[in-house]
Amino acid sequence: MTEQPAQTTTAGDPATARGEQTRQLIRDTAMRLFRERGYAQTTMRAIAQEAGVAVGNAYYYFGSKDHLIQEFYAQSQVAHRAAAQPVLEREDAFGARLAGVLHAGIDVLTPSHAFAATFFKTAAEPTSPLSPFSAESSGPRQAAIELFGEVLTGSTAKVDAELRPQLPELLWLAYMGVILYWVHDRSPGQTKTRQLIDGAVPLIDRLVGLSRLRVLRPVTRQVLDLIRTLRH
Amino acid sequence: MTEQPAQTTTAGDPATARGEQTRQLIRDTAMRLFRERGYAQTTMRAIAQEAGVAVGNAYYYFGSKDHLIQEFYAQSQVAHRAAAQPVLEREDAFGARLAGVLHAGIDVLTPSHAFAATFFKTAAEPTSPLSPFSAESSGPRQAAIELFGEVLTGSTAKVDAELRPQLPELLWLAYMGVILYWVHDRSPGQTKTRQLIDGAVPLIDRLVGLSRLRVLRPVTRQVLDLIRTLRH
DNA sequence: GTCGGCAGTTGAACACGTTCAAGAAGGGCG
DNA sequence: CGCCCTTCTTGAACGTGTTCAACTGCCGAC
Repeated sequence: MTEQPAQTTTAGDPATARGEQTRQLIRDTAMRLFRERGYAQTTMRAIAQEAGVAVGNAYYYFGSKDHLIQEFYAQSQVAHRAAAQPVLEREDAFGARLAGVLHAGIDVLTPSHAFAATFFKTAAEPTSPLSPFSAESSGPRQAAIELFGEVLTGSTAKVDAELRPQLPELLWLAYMGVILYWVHDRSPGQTKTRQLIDGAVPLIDRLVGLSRLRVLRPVTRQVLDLIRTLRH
Repeated sequence: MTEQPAQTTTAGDPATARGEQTRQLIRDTAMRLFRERGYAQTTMRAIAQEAGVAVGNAYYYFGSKDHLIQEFYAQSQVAHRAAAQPVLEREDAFGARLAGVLHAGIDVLTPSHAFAATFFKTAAEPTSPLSPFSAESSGPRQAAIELFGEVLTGSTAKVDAELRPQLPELLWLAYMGVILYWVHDRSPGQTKTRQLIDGAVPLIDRLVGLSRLRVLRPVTRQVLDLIRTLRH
């Protein structure tokens, strides 16, 4: 028991031994309070008190309040993967797979919309380890990109050979765009985000299909070159 | 004495109440300190002290530290407009005008890259009045969209009639995307952002041109319908 | 059995953004 | 001049995230 194979954070948390239990207690308490009261309204003192530990103890396990958000990310990513599984098993058309996985992501996040939105404030800061582009989130990010890789590999779609290796990351980027929209989406139940997915997926689907056309080959290459240049 | 009745504009000062002077002093001090030390490292106490006023006085003029960012935002927008002027007078090709205006925007922001990046964290929060999509920033936003309207109206480009009214806002959205990239751009002098502009503008240019083609008309309409649906 | 080391734990203390009740500074009016 | 009202200014006080020196309890070494 208490085997922790994960390489969760590099920030000097060996966390092999006794305190693992405390760590989980604090994390779960924080998640609960975030959901109940929202992020800003949940104080570190409240988390500590509800968990029955001292404030400083929370900081022993989590470098900052923001790091607790990262925990939420990781959990969401795992839940997203699980929610996408049935879709990946059922569908084989590229469009249906992509739409299904995108919807699954929003499904997972929806219960947390009210407070998750404020997270993205921190996530948008480039210097923050919470940025989806940061080295610290490279674990969850790679897992997410891999998920979109499965969208592609399991599908019947024929994709331009040059585009194919780039596509999973591009789809993940599109997913980030969907989330950005979702965060700002004030429509009841975030129905507009659903419309965005349903509207954008056919376009992406068509675009991916067109990428193989001889006439569009130069454009495809031009776009891919640009993207390769811009990647960090 | 010799005060004009009031409210006439811009002769010497905005002529409103006595504290206008203090307001500007605080604002300018804050901008200077932001540039010198960065946003997080500049405390409200430091701003007040350097400006020679009490802390509470700063809060009389600016509702929060974040509101000082909005001041920066407004100043940048005005500077962007001014920097774009020569381009708008010189160029008449759509691509050249768009590239020029985008570069002008980055030109204006470049000296503040180090600290401007961190304030986008606040801007990304949907609930924040600083969000570029918020009602509170609708003034600067409208001005910015208007700027991209001028990019279009002054150009020789022929644009699909249905696309034309939407295009300024779409170009502004693209500009927001450029800024998002710029914020995360760690390349020296943010040269990659320049490459992004130079690479993306021809694509946008071509896309806008293609929008009039009969074959692509359905796609154009489909995209525009989606956008209209998604607008808040 | 005792002792040393170290993961784990504590809570007071610090710096920060923000608030607020109180006061000062003007200016119009009798 | 004296009065009043609005505008402006003050700084102590509050609640927050975060730090840190001190403490506790456990476990292996001798």
